[in-house]
Amino acid sequence: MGRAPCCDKANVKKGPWSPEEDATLKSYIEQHGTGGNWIALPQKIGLKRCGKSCRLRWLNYLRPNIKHGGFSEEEDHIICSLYISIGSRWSIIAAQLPGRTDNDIKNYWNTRLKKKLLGKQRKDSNTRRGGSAAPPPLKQETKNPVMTPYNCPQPYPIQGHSFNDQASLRRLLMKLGGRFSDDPQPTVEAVVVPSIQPNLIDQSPLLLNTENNNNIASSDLSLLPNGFPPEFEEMVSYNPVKMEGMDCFYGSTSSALSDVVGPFVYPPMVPTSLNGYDHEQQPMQGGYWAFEDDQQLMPPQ
DNA sequence: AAGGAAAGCAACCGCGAGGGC
DNA sequence: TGCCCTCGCGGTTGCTTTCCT
Repeated sequence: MGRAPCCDKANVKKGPWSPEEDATLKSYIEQHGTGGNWIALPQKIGLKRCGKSCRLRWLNYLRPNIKHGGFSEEEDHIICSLYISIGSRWSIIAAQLPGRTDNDIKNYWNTRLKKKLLGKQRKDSNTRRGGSAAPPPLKQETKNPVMTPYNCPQPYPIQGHSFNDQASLRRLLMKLGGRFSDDPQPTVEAVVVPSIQPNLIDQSPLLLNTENNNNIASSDLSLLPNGFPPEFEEMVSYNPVKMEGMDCFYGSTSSALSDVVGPFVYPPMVPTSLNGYDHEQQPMQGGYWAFEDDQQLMPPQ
């Protein structure tokens, strides 16, 4: 037996809202509020709509002070930073952007920002609808596109916080209800473990600015809490290095992500001593080790 | 100019969480 | 304690608009 439907599907209207419906819903809520019951609301005001649909329409469109489109660079940075740290938890991300809805941010990420970060943007989308100054059109993307790193200046101040360090980001996100894969919690979150692409190893030889050739200390690193977003995997090149005697991979990316997370190390195996991980010689299950201070490293030549 | 492809976005759907009884 | 109901979230769909050939 399936779940009972939230409304009588046969008697509700679907599809785009008419101006009349918008006006009815808006004026009622402005005068009376939602009454704490979205399911009963449409019947109360004579709308042939599902309560969930009314709620969505109000939250995403009719509510006062809603902004549509025109995302600023700063908003891009905030979305980018938060997505990398907590993933697709759009409501938490939206809570940091006044006037933005989770749906708007989700659409913006999926249709534009992700491509922008990946350097795959084919055209200036701001001019796509209603714009005027048309940029020179880009050629169709090739199989191996030349990446255009997105200019992502640091730090990313959000309501008085600087997200230039992982600790402050973590504190704010926990305050907002965020969780991390290394927090004690009853459920185990999905783990993002990359498949090392052998053809990428040995490309872009590295110059590590350390005394011991290609040797990295764990104290140089901090944990990236939520793993590395899989959609950026194709942008990452891995190079073999040693961390405390263990074989690891140094990762770097040519995308805008490099501005956000910097270079990082992916250890297939980690010792018990690192940051209290209880994974003695077990595969890494929590994320990646990012450099606290990427000045310690020279970029790939 | 026209038709197909791609992009953008509003809206829908199903599920999990949480509160009330 | 368990069931029911509503809310809120994130993924997905499908329509519209714009671009490209």
